[in-house]
Amino acid sequence: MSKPQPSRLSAGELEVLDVLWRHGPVSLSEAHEQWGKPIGYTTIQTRLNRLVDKGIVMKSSDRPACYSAAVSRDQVSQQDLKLLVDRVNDGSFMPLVVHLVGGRKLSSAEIEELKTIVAEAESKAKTPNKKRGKR
Amino acid sequence: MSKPQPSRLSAGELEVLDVLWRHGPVSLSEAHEQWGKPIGYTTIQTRLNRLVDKGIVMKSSDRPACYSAAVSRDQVSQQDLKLLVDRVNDGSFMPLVVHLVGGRKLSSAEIEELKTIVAEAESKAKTPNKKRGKR
DNA sequence: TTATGTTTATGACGGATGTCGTAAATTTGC
DNA sequence: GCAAATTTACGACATCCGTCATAAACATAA
Repeated sequence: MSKPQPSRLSAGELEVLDVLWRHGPVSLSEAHEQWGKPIGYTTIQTRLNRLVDKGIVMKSSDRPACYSAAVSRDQVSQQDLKLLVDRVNDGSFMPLVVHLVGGRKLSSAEIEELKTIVAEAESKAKTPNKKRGKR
Repeated sequence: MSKPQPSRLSAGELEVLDVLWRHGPVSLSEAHEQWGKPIGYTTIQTRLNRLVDKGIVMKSSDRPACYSAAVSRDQVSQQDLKLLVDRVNDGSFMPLVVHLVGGRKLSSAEIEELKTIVAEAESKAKTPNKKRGKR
């Protein structure tokens, strides 16, 4: 078996997930109500079903079936970020940090968090790798 | 006119751009040589042409035509990152910084850069936006 | 100028995704 | 029990992307 070229979710698929992430498990009709923009009822049905086939979304077996996300925002986020670093930035991540932090006004709480993160990274750098299994 | 739903480049399109980013402007045959993995000659031709139609790649008019990227790694990177923050992380970016910096061993140089970034963000936060002319 | 090698143009096909219309299956309200 | 409303299942079609085969154009060497 070869690696199935890990893929990202499309913008449309993300729209569906976003509804599920915001409004817990929902039925098709509820999803349609929560949609916001005008869109065909069966369009959402199709999108949802296809996501279910992919295992990205769960579908309950009861009668108005309920759909729920099978992956979290964080999971998708991490996966996408990794792909971004690897495929676009050729492995380097600092430019991304710069874009994320620079050009944005941070709250003092965020600044504090940032400092903590850096401090942690620093201590990890000072205390070299302990037992690292095969990688 | 509505907003054409800004889209991300596919993995395949990124592969093409990567060759162009690495090996300056190249002819189709050169691109094929630089490819690495086995792939049909005309497959690259098609990909390249489609990217040209989209304005993502430039094609010279001389006879062995030369192709070059019309967008930089940074541009694509920034755009993708923005989409990631907006569509997946619902606007919040700290989780991304955490993923980027945490779970990775940084060099002292990177730590230094990080500190600089944070310091800058901090000063920007302390000295609120004074009215400043356009730069 | 002709045979040969290179570069381009076209046309095809399959799978994934977005968009729906219809119709069948089920549930509800009388 | 039945008609109306709701929920599902299907099937269709368009566009985009990946993959290439063929063939037409063009350049080059003999």
